[in-house]
Amino acid sequence: MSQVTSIDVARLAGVSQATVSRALRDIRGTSEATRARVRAAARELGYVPQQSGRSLATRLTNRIGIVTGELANPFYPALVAPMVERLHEHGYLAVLIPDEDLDDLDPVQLIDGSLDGVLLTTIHQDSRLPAELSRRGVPRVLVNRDVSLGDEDASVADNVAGARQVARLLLAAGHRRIAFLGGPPTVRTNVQRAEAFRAALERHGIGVSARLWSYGPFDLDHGRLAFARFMAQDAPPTAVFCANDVLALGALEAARAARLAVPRDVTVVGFDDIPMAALSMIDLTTVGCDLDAMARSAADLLIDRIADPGRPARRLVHPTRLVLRGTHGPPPGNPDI
Amino acid sequence: MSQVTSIDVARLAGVSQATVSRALRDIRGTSEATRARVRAAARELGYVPQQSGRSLATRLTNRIGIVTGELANPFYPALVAPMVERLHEHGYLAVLIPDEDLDDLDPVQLIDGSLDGVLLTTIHQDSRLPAELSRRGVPRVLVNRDVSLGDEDASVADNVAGARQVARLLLAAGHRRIAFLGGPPTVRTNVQRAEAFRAALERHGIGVSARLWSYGPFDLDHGRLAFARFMAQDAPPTAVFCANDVLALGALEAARAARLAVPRDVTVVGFDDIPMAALSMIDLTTVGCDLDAMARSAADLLIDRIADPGRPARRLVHPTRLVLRGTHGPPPGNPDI
DNA sequence: GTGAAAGCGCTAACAT
DNA sequence: ATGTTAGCGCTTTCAC
Repeated sequence: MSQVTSIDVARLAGVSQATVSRALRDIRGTSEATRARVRAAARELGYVPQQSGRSLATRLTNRIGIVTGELANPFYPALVAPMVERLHEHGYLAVLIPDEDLDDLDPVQLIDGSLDGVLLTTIHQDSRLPAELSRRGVPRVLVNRDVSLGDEDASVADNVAGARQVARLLLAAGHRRIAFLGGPPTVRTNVQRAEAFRAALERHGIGVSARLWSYGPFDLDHGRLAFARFMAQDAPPTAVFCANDVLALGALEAARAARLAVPRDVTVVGFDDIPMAALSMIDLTTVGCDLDAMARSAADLLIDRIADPGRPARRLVHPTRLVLRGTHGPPPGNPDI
Repeated sequence: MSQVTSIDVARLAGVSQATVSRALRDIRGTSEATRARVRAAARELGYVPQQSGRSLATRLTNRIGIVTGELANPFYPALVAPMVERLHEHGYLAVLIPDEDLDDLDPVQLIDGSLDGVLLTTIHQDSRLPAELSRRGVPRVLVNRDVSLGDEDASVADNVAGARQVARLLLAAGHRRIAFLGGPPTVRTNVQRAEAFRAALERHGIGVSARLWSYGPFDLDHGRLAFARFMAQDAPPTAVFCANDVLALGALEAARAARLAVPRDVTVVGFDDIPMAALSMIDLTTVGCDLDAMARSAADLLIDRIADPGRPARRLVHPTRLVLRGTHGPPPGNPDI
């Protein structure tokens, strides 16, 4: 229980406590001889410097917060895993801050000095969190989700380009009745994908009916429900573009439940290319945006920001590409392409 | 930058620093009047107590470490998500300690006093970590993976019962050439499943050929490779029991690649019932062991242990049940049942 | 190169 | 009910 402290080590090594602190950090101003003696004493006592003492003195914690949605939603592990790994490579430990994604997160845990910085993956368009963190001087990076005001470090996908690619794909395949199965209307990532998609369709003279347009949570259930609602209409869509892969998974579930064959009866396209999408049992056609790179570069951005709090904000927009797999095809009864 | 401290609040409220500390924690021995004054001052200054100061004084951090494997492996999010949630409900934040799963983890981060306790999900049979943590007085709970020595808190599945249930299922369906696609031989969870399965088969006079028995990492690739190896043999198995669902996923992948229909050509059964297994596109027959309950009760066990370091160790063994989905059936050319 | 001493921001024991 | 004081274990001036 009674932890070994640097004082105990000092006593055993016959030096002062300050010297122990210096020697163990290989700091200039300690002779090799004492360093060896101190190290030996530390090893003998099984001494490990206590983080709380160190943090209080240095104001550094080597901890970085990741504000994340439910890890049960497979999108988040896909994003969080590479971040954790990258942070670890840089000597940081990740602290998970669960966010229910509804109203604004209580920022106390982010500003109590227990974190050197924060990665934000659940920001809504109207969130006051970035401003609050800014006031407090907490280094932060927005990941995947963006905000409209542009002076925040961010690592996001090129949502507009991705949505356009999907529009082109579907139109080229001959689809005309196309649905959009979207995420929350307050999430900028979703809005960007939605608006770019709508604009691309309208540019080709395809009107979008409100009945083929759904906003809701980024989860399986909304995917299932909205898809079922689409397909139950008099003129069901021949293709459904889902604002992310989790929604698409829900759509595929619902299709199977309704005995609809994909892509023969209906085309389903996702966005993100989460690892699951590549499983041959799922084989989802989607927009790839290299989540790994997005996550890693977000971590790098934050580490950079911590080192240089004054530098101008940087926003990394990662390119997207169509990942053509097995859930897209021509509309039923229109077997061209 | 220059953080607001309790001294600033004290000055503004016209009380001593200690009173601020007390008032803000609603501790007995502060009048409602001063409490109000202090709260007002704190709010005005935007004061948030600093965790490092608090930790140093109380030796409490409200942080719990979760030693976890790659979150890219879908088993871990299934385990980690409910833990994080449960910990959060109890006022703890989760710190992720990535473990490469190879040799023993460097314990420094677990014993530097920055964690009130640790949840261990990657323990190997011969790991010295539990003993080390024990010496240091670090509260800990083993999750999913067990060790042979029995004086550790643990929350695990009933691996023996689960493996037996699978053996019964396969034998009853008429399978005789059965393969076991296992995890690492140093992981007790895997060994228990393997040994119980082997024993159950032998009890029914089914010998197990070494060529139908594979140990390897708990990942998709091993699932794919081992399954392909099994099926390439002269007398391929008619059923493959995978020691966990991720391996089974790999097996299903390999089956599809080899144009083998499941379960018509070969039966595949998993273990764990991770959420993905329930997707209708995957529809994996598996052994369910309520990962949520396992994870949550592990968190509870740890919180309990922290409150009462002296109590005897408790091991929770969670019951298993067969989850019959779509990947099992009779052996090919033997259409009974 | 090393020691003495101060201080990081909080809690807690002890007065009053 | 509140103020005073002494730490918690480290890092970091500042002397020598």
